[in-house]
Amino acid sequence: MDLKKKRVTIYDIARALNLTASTVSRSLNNNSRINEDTRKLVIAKAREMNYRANSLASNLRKGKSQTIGIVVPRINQNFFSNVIAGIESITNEKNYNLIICQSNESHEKEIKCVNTLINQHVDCIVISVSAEGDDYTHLQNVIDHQIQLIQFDRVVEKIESLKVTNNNEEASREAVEHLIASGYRRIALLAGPQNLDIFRDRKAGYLKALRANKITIADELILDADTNNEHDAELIRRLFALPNPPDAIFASRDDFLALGVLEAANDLNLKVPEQLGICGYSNERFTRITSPSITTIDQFGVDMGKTIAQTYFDELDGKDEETAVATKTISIKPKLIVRSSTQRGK
Amino acid sequence: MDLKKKRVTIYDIARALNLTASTVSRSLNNNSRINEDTRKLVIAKAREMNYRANSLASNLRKGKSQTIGIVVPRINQNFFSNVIAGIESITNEKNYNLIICQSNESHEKEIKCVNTLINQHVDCIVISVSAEGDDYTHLQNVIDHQIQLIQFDRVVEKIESLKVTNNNEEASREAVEHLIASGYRRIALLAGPQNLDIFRDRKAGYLKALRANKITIADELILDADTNNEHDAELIRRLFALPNPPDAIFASRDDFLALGVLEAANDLNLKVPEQLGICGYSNERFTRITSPSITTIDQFGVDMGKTIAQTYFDELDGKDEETAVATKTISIKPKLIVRSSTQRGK
DNA sequence: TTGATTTGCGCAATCGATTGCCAAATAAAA
DNA sequence: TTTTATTTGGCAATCGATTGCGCAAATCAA
Repeated sequence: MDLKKKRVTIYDIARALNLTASTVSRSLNNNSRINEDTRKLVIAKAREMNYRANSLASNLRKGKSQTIGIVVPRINQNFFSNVIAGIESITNEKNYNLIICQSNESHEKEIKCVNTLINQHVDCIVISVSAEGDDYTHLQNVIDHQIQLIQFDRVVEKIESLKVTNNNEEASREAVEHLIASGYRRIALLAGPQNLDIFRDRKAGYLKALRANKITIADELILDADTNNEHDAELIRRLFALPNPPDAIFASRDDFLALGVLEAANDLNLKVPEQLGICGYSNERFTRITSPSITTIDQFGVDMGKTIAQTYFDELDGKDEETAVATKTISIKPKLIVRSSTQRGK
Repeated sequence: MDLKKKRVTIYDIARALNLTASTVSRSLNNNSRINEDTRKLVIAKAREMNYRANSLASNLRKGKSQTIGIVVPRINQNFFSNVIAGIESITNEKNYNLIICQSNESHEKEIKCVNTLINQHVDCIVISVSAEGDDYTHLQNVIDHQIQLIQFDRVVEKIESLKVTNNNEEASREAVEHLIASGYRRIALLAGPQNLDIFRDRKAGYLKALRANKITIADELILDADTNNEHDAELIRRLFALPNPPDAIFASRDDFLALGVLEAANDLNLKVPEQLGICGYSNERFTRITSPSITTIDQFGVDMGKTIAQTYFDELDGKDEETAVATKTISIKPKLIVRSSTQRGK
């Protein structure tokens, strides 16, 4: 009674047309060894029978899936969703599929995601690693399973792979130079977790700028935030509670942290930018419209995504030319966006 | 020379242990008819050989994939990413995978996404339809291919499926009632595209509230925005250019539109909320921190996601009990979040 | 000791599509 | 007319895992 209608397969089409599955398959794949009339017949029949290819079978046989897996900490962060959009714009026209996973900043979850993608036989894994953890055998596994690995933004240096990164140090240095040029002198740094390169680099840029301008580096003005923004408020409170509080805060982890600072400043009736300069990182959509608007750094997420996808396809095409391990690193220079939160007459 | 290392299969494990693939498969799947010692042996060997199951093969054979496909207009909208996070929190513990696609508000792209998911043999497709288009055969196709369809938020009435929706009309009515209670009388409505139920419902709620309070409905105060926010500015300009402009604007499409209104008001030196009340929709993260903060409506995205996933699993379990077409609709009541942008002493 | 169960594992078919090789049929060349 | 190419499409193996069936050994019951 409950006889499940089964999906139409190429065998059904073949039977209906008195052909073989081979011919049907070749027709649907535009194989040149098929008569144009036969092809048209097959295609028409396929449409008529509402045939859908079974990618599982096809990919199994072909040993690849025309699919790229993406693992990011959070898909709803502006930067990451921009990167995804960028990747998509390229893969779309190449008819590649995307499987998007989020690690929620959890190392465990990240490993699970990667394993799933390996099992799914994706052709390439694009990943920005989560903050926690320092065991990266899951990444090595990707390589060991002949899957192209592309790390971006947050990369693990010791894992050799294609890498697309931002020049965080340079961008950060530039931001701090700007703060100094605006007359701020006691510049605090709210840094991101230091087990990630990007946040170390941003700190390095900050230090470099201070040194270049012969400003004393005050340890109490440098605090590390974690990626979980639950503790942000506490850190901010600590800065303002200092006997000699900062006159500018560079929230180098991200704009949400900068927002927290802005709110805290409002609560304390501190005027921004007059009494406090604030600079964020990543140019979230809202930074343009807070009041005052927030100076931040744009990372060109969409462009980065495009670069990533393009790099993959380039590698794919030129695969045989260079047998050496592909371990190129492409660096992109982010751009400082100066807005009201740091613009005061010196 | 370039002999590709091939992935380890259950046959390789079987050979190494002098067993058959059946036994290996059964061991890895915790089949009861396997000796505990054998199982341990196999599992140890599998780990040693760094074996990874080939989901393609397994899913092909089993005819299902333990995978749920999600199609949303944009993954980086707060509401949608919350829903995804909600779904994920449930599917994660059930060891289901997620394939996330974004339609970019394009009907074409949406169809492509859905087709891909059908080909991938996902067990269930969760979708919030894009704004354009009124041909929904792709949704019917999902059903025809025995894939569980769950529509959420933006649903197509005439397609029978499980549906999880927000009570937009009620939420909208409540928001407008609040505006009226705050003393606003010339309340404009910036509505969303009217080919989508949710936006029609929101308009209905607006009208209902005005009628209930015997406020004349002024056609010139009701404008439809599209989902593409490029034209927002123009619409807003039109409202302010009216001979008798509004004293409140309900940006019922979303908070980004409300933000646009807030910016425009700033440009015109209109005081919010004194001279202009503003209410948005969807409780984007930034609404809490603009100045003034924006009154909006929270849609409980995470909860909705959980409900969606739970509904799927419930349906899966009780599948045989009810042979009738599953076409339940679950409605969730959004919540008005009153903030500064509408709080004036009457 | 004998018959009935249970346990443990192998055999072989199967899921749906792809593809190397082969064989007609037709066309072109000799 | 015979030989050689070319075109078109069928045959059957294959990708890797699952699973119904069957058989032998082990265990239990009597």
